[in-house]
Amino acid sequence: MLTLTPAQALNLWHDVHLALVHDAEPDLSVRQITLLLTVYLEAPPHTVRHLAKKLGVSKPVVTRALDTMGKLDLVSRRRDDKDRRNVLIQRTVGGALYLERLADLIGNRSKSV
Amino acid sequence: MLTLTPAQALNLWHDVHLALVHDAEPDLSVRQITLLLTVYLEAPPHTVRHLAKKLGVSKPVVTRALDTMGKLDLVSRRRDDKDRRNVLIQRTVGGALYLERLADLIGNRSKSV
DNA sequence: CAAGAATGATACGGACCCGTAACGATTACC
DNA sequence: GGTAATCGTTACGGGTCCGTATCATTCTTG
Repeated sequence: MLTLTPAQALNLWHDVHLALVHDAEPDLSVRQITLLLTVYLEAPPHTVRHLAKKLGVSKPVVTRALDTMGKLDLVSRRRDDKDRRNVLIQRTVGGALYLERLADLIGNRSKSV
Repeated sequence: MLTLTPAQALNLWHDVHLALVHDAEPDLSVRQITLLLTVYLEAPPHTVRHLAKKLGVSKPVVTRALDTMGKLDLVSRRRDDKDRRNVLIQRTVGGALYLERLADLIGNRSKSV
């Protein structure tokens, strides 16, 4: 079990966010990064409706986030063949790499707090 | 020294961000939260130019972030009396409370990863 | 097979954010 | 004292995001 003091927590948050601002990639919004992590950490299948409910946001928010993150090759979409109303959100190589780098960033910064 | 495995890091990031999406307050951008933490964690004085340089962004970005976060009572501005071209960015009670809650959130979520 | 429900996408008006360029106010310099 | 440099702000055109309402497509149900 991890124990982070308030000062450690804020320092970690600051250092990682500063690194995110510094790097060249476009910043993701809080909703976008939450969506991305949900898709990669929780078991599929992921649909628009399911993700909207989990995050407590409207469906257009999810659709737009998928549009944006699709352009960045962080996630992809596919029609569900069993129920063609559904759209299945899938992981991509780009998304996996993005999160791998994020995890490294957090891990490295956490060592210095 | 803290050691966070990649999986722990991503789970922590996910859980905290999900809680931020769920709560009612407006989400801050990556640049805004970085600015806020810089003002609260680093020693004053903080000027627009100094903050812009530290974050690697343009001055209007800082001005706009201060406008937005000022309305939310997270930071305040004051003219520097010694050099009236400067604007000093100051902490507020609202900002301190916001970061206190954020630190709690991170600390609590980190216990479960 | 027809009517209704469910799903994701789109239209819309409004708000915010971006970077560049310009601006007014203040200070430093010669 | 007058010119140049510095500081923060504002103007601008363009882009993204928001929530609500609506839409086309697909499935379910009777």
